[in-house]
Amino acid sequence: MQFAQQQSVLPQERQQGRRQDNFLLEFAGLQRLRTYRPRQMVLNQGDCTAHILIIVNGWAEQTIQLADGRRQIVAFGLPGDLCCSDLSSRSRVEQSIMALTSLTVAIVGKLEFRTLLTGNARLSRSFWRNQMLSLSIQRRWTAILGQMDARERVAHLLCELYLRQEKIGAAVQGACSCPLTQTQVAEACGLTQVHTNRVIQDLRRRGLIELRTKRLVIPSLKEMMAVAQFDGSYLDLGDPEPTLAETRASQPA
Amino acid sequence: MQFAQQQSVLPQERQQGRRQDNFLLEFAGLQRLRTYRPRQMVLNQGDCTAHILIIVNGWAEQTIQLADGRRQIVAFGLPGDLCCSDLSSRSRVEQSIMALTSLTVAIVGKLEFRTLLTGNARLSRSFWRNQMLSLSIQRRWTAILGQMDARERVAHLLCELYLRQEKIGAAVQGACSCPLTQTQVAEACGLTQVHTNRVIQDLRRRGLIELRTKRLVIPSLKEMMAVAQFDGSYLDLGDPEPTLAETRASQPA
DNA sequence: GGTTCGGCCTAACGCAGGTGAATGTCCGAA
DNA sequence: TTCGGACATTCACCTGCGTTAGGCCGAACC
Repeated sequence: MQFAQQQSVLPQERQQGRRQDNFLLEFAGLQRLRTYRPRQMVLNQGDCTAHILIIVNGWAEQTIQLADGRRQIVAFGLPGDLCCSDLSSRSRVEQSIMALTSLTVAIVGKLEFRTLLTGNARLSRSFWRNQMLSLSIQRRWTAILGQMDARERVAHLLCELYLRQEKIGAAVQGACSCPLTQTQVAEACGLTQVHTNRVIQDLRRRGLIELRTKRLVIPSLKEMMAVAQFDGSYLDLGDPEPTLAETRASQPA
Repeated sequence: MQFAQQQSVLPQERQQGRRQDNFLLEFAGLQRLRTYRPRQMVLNQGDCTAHILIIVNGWAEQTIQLADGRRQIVAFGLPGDLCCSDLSSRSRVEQSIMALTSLTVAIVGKLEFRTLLTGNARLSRSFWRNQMLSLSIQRRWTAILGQMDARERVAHLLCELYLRQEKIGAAVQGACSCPLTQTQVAEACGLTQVHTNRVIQDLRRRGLIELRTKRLVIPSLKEMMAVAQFDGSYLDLGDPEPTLAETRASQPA
């Protein structure tokens, strides 16, 4: 099995200003690119692939589907994020990946990427930092789904999406894009679409969010974070700028 | 903040036969070891540490605590597993780590470990494989907590713990150890202790499990896996034995 | 202009699982 | 031999959320 059929190979316009070092994104911009239309599948659960993906533009969702058909969104991919990042040469992907918006990804052969990593400390550092971040987010989501009620879950998701966008310079003044349908929010939060709707309306009534036409506004991030018991430290790992002495050794180079 | 106080530095007896290559465990056996008593804290959420931990013997739990006190177990550490594996030199740990049994861990400075990784392809491969496995398990748990009901969750947890032990040669003939209290099962599954008890009794009544005095028996793993909709592929990543050509390049070495 | 389809919203009803509390059992320490 | 603490068990009661089933709107397409 391979990637879903190709749409275009033209390098896309570059991302706008990023607030954090994300060398991965810079790197990706120079690779072979592929674009997908909204709702187009990128990879299916169970496929094998010899490539890793780096999202350059747009959003993707990663879902796990159970035998009986129930689906859970386990991760959202934003620009700079990795997909199927297991570097074993041909590994089975454990989740389906679908474009949520128009999506541009860089496709890099795993073998090739591994050799690049050995030669490029900065890339290597970016890559492993990214992996750690994924794990950290995933752990947090385990806690959220295990302990929080519906309102907290939805609020937490929206906070996270806002802050992740802020990090890549895609959020300003409490506003960011949010190309998710309520059904997708539900699938990410482990709720039904009906109940998600109730919760969103409740958040709106309390003046905590505005959410319409793919746009999310959070008037008071502080209040919102209180509702969600949001503690953003899980999004900011380790040393953003390693010391000079470390630049060589830093992540396994 | 540092590791909880030390108990003993004697190298412990080695693990018994392992079914899978786990070089990490071999490696760990040669490092500085530390042991903890059951219920002893190893690290607290929010601590900074310049060390990674490799579990040599015993079980640990990793929990995330919310601001209001609710706790969720986000991972169980078995022999060969890593804790606080973020290699950034001094990173904050996002979860508390506590010994569930008498526990022996290897403590390795991150800086030191990084240099070891660069020089040792086999260690490096083991390490990154382990990281990928953690992520894979965590993703799966996101799906479990988001989609499954109580019985499925508990059954899935028990299947996973059984198979993970089988992998390291700690399960035979459908029997393995399970040093968890019902409260801990509950904290891992996002349920209350009361309801977890109901579910366990139900599983017992159906003859799916025997569970008493820290011992778990699964008479028919097949039936159990059916109840849990268990698909073990998430526990077996990538190439167990990379080709010769790859041994050098394989994981970022 | 009608039809279809995706997305949002609403309402009535029922149940899985939470809550709170009491009781039982085992076991190690004094 | 008794005491206390950790765990398991059971009960009565309640509620957050799922389920089912609809209605409304706008966009895309004939």
